[in-house]
Amino acid sequence: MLSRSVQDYLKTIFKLQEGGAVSTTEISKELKVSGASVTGMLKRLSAMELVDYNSYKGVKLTEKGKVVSLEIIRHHRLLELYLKDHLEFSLEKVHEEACRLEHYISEEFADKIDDIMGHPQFDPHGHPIPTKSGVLSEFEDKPLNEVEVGANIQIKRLSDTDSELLAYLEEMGLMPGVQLTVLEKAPFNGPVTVKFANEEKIIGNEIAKNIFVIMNCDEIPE
Amino acid sequence: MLSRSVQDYLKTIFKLQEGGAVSTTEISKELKVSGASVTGMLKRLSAMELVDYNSYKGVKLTEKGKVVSLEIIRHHRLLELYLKDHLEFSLEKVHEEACRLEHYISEEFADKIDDIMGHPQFDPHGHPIPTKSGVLSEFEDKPLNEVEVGANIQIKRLSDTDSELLAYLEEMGLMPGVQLTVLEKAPFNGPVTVKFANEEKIIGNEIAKNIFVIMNCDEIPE
DNA sequence: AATAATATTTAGTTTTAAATAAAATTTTTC
DNA sequence: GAAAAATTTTATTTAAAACTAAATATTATT
Repeated sequence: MLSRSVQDYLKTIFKLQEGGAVSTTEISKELKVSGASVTGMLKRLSAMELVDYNSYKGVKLTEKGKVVSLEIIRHHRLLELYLKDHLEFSLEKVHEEACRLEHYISEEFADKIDDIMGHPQFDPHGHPIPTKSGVLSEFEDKPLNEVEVGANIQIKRLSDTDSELLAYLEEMGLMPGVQLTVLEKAPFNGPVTVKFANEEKIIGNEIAKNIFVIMNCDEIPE
Repeated sequence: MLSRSVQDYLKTIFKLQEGGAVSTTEISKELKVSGASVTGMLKRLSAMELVDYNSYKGVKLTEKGKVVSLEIIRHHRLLELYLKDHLEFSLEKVHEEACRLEHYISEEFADKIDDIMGHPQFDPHGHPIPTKSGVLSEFEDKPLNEVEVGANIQIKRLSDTDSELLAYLEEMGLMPGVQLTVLEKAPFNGPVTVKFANEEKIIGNEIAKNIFVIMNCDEIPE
């Protein structure tokens, strides 16, 4: 079985690799380890044929590496939804628990909860859940602070790194699926004013950066 | 957090310590590691105040050690029942999955599944589940091969080490809760003949050793 | 009680995984 | 093309967990 560290490196590379090859420094910053440690791990991952690694040129996941990464991400997102909807975990606690358990549940465990939930497409933060065969549906979203005034939007997902922020957003009612209209945007990275549930709310720019939205539509896109 | 190895040593000591202090060799045989490795670990456990260890005299769990052990056993047994009854795992697969996950689920996770199941007292093999406060109900049972002829008995639990055997027993319908009458016992460790569901079945002595029974009673004892 | 057999501990290594700092090298930038 | 930044190499470090072989303690046997 792959170690937890190896799995975490793969997850990180997957997350960062949208813009082509991923550099040592990017990984180093994300995982908060030294560059030398990253180089060491990249060599190991390369020997396991999980990444294509060229010195000084960065890494990319191989097909095998992608499969493994998607499996971990699938575990994580299925767990988050299951913890929230079936075990009544609060939204701010699901991330930590899922981050730990994602490495240890069997494929069978993942499949069982997937069946029970009826093959859901999105986790509680609005992230798409890869299918068992490794298909990850994509959708276009952007942070709330980049949306133009007047737009009718829907919250698609929340950045899930800060659990305090999540708790705050939950309390405000700013959850995935909620419909908003952008009324005003103060200049120089000022706060964003939105209307929702017939109330006006003012959202600080730093917070708005963590709320990812899509243009309004009736159905959640695939 | 305690490592998986540490947790496994504690579980093993708990299991073996009914007859007083546990010897190095007993642990060594159970975990299939060298005696020297056991001594090394016992020193570490002792430094952590999880066991009382006296060279050459064996170990006992401290109160702290018992609390931790019972927590792990609680996780294991709650998981087994949950996997079986809520995630539809087959009986022979729950042990392996629970053995892995027991080390990684949070207390909150354990409490949630405990709540959902209504604070069950026994796992699918008939083993008692410790309460959150660490109370482990005891019951007297003995292996089927030691029961006298004519006894009306109930299967209390099955030894859970051999998953092939478990699958076989499940197929035979020999499950915890089933009522049996012992009709015959062949001498010299021969097979045991039992009546159950109005059929006679002959059970080999080696198999009978793994079926633990209690004298008949309407309710499962506490 | 002496000796043999067994159990246990000690001492010294080994393995593996993961990390590090400092020095060397390559790439990028100005 | 030199300086700055990024990356790799080299050589260590840490930690957990295991091992073998030798030494010692305990228990059993005669």
